[in-house]
Amino acid sequence: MNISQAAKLSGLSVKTVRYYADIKIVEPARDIQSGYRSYSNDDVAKLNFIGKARRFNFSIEECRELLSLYQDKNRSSKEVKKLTLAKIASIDEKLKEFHSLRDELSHLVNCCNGDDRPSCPILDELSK
Amino acid sequence: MNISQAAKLSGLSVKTVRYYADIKIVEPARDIQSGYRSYSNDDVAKLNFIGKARRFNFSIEECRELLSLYQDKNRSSKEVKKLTLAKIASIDEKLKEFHSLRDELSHLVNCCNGDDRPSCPILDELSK
DNA sequence: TATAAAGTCTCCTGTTACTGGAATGTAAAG
DNA sequence: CTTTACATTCCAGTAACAGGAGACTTTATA
Repeated sequence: MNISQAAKLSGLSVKTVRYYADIKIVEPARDIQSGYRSYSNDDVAKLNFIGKARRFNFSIEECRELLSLYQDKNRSSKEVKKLTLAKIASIDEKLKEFHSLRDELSHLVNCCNGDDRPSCPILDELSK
Repeated sequence: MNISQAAKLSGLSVKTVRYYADIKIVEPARDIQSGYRSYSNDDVAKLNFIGKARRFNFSIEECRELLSLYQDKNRSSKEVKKLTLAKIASIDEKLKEFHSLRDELSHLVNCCNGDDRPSCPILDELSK
C-alpha cells in the first residue's frame, strides 16, 4: 500500500511515516515504476508498535530497541522489563520536578492579589 | 564585568549568557577596545531573574514578557498572575499525562515476569 | 484522450534552548 | 616576550518531527 494508507492505518501522519523511513526504523519496499514507498502489513504493524511506544514516552532510540526485542523470538522478558522500569523511573523524576514546580507556583499565585496595583510577590520572588 | 563573571554571579553558563545576548533578552554594553561584552549589576539581575523563571519552567518568550512586566513600574499584578496561572495549568496537564503514563507502564511491568523466557505482556501490549 | 486534481517524491528550513567545537583575537601573568 | 586564560564569531548538532517548494506520477473527470 502507499504511504497515506499506511499512515492512516497506523494513526501517524504521512510526514512522520516518511521520517521513520528516513531514519531507517521502518523501511518500506519501493515501487520500481514510480519510486513510491510501498508498505506491507508488517510495516504497518511496526508503525503501530512505534506509535504506541512513543505515546508511552519512549524515545525513538528506545523504540528501536524495543522493536528489535519484539522481533527477536528468543529475547527474555527481563530485558524489556528493564527498559520499562528505567522509563518509569525517568517519568517519576519528571513527576517530582513538576509537582514541586506546581507547588511553588501556586504558592506564589496565592500570595498575589492579582489586582491593578503593581505590587507583585511573583515578580518579587523571581528577582530575589 | 566580563561574561564569565556575570555567568558565575547568575549561576548560568557562559554559553547561555552569550546566547541570551544573541537573542536580545539581556544585551550588555561592549568594551570598545576589546569588543568584549561588559555586564552591569543590572544585567546580572536580569540574568538571575531569567534563570529563576526558566527553573519555574517559563519559556524564553514568557521570560521576555515577565521581564518587561518586571521592569514596568506601572504594571498590574493581574497580568503576572494570569501568566503564572496559565503556566500552572500547563504543568497540570503534563502532570496528568505523566501520571496516566506511569500508571499504565507500571501496570504492564507488574504483569511481566521479567525472566529469561520470551513471553512478555509489555511487548504484547505495544503490538496490539 | 487531454487535462486537472490528488498523491508522492526529495530537499531545505524552522522549531526550543541551548551545547560543543574550531579558528581567531585580546588580556593578564610569569 | 611568551604562555596561558579568556574572549569573540560562526557553524553544527540535539529530538522528533512539521511546513513548504518544485518536480514527478497516478487517478479522476470532461
